[in-house]
Amino acid sequence: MNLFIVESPTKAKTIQRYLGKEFIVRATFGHVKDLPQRELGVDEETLEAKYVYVKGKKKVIDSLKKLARSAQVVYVGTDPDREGEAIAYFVEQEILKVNKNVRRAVFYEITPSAIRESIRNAGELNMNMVYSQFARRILDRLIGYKVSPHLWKAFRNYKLSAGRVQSPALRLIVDREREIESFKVKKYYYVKALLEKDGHLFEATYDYRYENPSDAKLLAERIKDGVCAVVGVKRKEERVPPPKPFITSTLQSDANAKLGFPTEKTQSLAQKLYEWGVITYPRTDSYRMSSTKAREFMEYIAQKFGQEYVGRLRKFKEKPISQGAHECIRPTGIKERTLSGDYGVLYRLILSRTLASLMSEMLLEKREVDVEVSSPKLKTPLVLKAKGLEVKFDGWSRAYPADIKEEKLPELKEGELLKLVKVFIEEKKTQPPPRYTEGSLVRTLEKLGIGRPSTYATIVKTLKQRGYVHLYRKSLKPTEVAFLVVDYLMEHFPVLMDYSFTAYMENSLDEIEEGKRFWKDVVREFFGKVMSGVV
DNA sequence: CAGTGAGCGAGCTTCCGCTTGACTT
Repeated sequence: MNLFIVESPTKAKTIQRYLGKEFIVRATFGHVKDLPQRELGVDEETLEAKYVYVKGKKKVIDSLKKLARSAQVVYVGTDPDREGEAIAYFVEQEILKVNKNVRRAVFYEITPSAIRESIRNAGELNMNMVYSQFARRILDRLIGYKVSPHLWKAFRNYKLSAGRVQSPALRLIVDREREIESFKVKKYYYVKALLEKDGHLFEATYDYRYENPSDAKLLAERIKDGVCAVVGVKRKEERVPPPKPFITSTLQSDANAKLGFPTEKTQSLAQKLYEWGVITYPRTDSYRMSSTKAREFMEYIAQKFGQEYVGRLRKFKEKPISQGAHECIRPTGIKERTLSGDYGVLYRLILSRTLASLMSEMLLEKREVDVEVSSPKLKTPLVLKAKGLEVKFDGWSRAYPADIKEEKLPELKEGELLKLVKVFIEEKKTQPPPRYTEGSLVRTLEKLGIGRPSTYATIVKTLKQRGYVHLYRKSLKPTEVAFLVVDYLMEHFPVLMDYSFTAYMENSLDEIEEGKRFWKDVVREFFGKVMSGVV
């Protein structure tokens, strides 16, 4: 009998099926050891750290040890990334007390052959990767636990907190709010004509932005009795590629925008769908899709929509950090599912996005028509522009809503005369930038490399819990405290507030993984940088 | 005698990232 250990119990069940009776497959349920919560747990001089059992994990480890005692070989098959390697390290430390025959198994997809392969090639832990996790973890602890007390003192508010992720996130929200506050709304005006051809009405616009309504009125007055003729027709075809399949950030963002789900709700629904075996792993930053599954979906597309709707499986550039075993978020199969309520709603969003990602391009026809107005009141004729946008082939938008608005124009030929129904002025206002929604914040964080798929939802939650933000008309509005805290941190800890801090740090963590740097040096360098701003 | 200041000790509380059940409402 052999023991095979993974992180997730759902994965454990699947792998158990693949490996059969010779193996017992069990899960760690994530991290098993971590720094203690109530104290710093790190010696600031030596960077010696104290690791304790994560709440409830003593039991897990004990039962793994019990199974390990009577196992031939113990394989630690946690995720092939920085955090997974650290989990493997702590699990191995414990297992070694009862069984010396421990090996690290690494696999990048969950298929019978990949798992068998990982067992054949099982070897040693990658200690450099473990060290880079130590650096990441300890830096986050030092920053969080050393900076937060400054806020307690400064504001006599013991709920406040600061951190590598939450503080730049809060800055995004506060910066945006300031932009909105200082935004001056300006009105501007367009002169437009309503034209008619064979009973079809359409609009044409004079392409000049008037600051002053009386100037616009003046022009409108001059052309209102004019004669209109088509002087130019430009046609352009445009192809709109299908969207990428979902990853955590885009799922949260789209579910927020299209279904109105808060990020936390989306994550918990998706987690359940995953546990039921309905969708793939819901915490991922990879767009990868198994080619076997893609083929299965494409057959379904052909059958449901027709062959002309079938696109192709594309490869997308992955972020260097996304090295995990996980695919994109997609249904595990195309069996008809009857899922009730919000589970069904979210599932159908995921299904349709997955299908769309494998479908053909949308084909648009854009038309730009120049309409010349001549009038005795004008020195030279004036050209108005009418813009048309028509969907020639709907492609992927059959499955997933596209953000495209059609503008139909009648058939128009050069030289044709048009009836001028009326001339009018359209008043517009400059728009302040929008507040972040939960979804757009998550997408921005992802783009900046701040936070991880497993934490996006909790980042939003933390900001709310600390009293930094609240939901106002589905957007994140910062509180008075948030402004004060951001200003304080900008003044005293500017490095922490730099949006690229995480990226710089990530770079050095990579160097630890490559064996180029000693992890403690990296911790000292970055912690030093953060704290050096203190007055 | 009332108000002030120094000194001491208790108690407040925090990070990010990996995973779900075990709770309560």
